[in-house]
Amino acid sequence: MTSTDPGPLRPTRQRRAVVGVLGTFADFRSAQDIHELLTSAGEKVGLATVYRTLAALADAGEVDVLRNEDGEAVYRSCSDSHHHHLVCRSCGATVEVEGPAVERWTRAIAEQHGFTDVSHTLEIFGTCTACSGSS
Amino acid sequence: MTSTDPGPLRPTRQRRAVVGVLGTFADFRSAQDIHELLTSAGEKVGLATVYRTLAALADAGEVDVLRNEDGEAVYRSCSDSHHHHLVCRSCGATVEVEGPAVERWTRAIAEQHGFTDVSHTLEIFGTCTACSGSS
DNA sequence: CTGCAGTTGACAATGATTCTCAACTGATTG
DNA sequence: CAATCAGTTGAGAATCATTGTCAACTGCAG
Repeated sequence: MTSTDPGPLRPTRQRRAVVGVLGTFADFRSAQDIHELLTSAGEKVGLATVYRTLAALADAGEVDVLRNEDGEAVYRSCSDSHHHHLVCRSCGATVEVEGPAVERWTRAIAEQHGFTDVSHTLEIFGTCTACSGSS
Repeated sequence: MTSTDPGPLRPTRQRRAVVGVLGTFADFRSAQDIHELLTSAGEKVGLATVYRTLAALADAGEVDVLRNEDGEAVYRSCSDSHHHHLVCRSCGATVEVEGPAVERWTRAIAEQHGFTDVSHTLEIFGTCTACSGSS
């Protein structure tokens, strides 16, 4: 069940291309966006492959995935440590933040209720300085 | 923009029915599930109407909405104060939790980075006592 | 009772994500 | 280098949740 077998992951042209574009932006982009970036960069990669690759990377913990308000999955490469995001609702600018206290709190709350194998999702949304100016 | 006009909300049979079933379960259910519950309860309500009603209720803050792992929106009636959820990954049991400290922390972090109009999402997942026994 | 704005429902339309499956490719072996 | 084979890919079909369309309907005020 909890198979830790990552399986072979051949470094193909497509996979390298996806990892490549992931390094060119700092905010969250949808799989479709990433596919377009790839295409406009001259890299021919199928949409299905982009989805598969992104899923694999997310699985391997090399990219963060979260859902925007429409429920679409959006991706972004990330540092390998556990963290959360502060995202600008308007321009998408993202800041990675850490909160040891929150980590502790969630674990405590969960254990208090007898829950084990605890995990959590936490995202903060707001309007960044640059965007709060324009109406 | 920030129109506070709730608009008339006529208490129709359909709307009452939706609110009705929302009171019959304590975990999160998808719009489709709710529609089926309604149907099997003999209430004829169109799927589109269920979606519309749920959206309206969510908008009015009378129900909580969150996304399950597949990105589907799931709903549940809730208390009117701001809170978060501790959800059992296995059986779906839900506990509402509050964390003033977390609220303060997110606001502080956001302001520290110049973000305004801050909001956040926080859900805790785990395995409840009842479920952690079975393999 | 009448009229109208708010509602509804059946169904089409959208759109993201997944599935299918034959063709392809990279690493390995002889 | 050529054969081999499991892992990969891509084009397009298939899913499926959610939203849009629009004519018919329904509470409620007058």
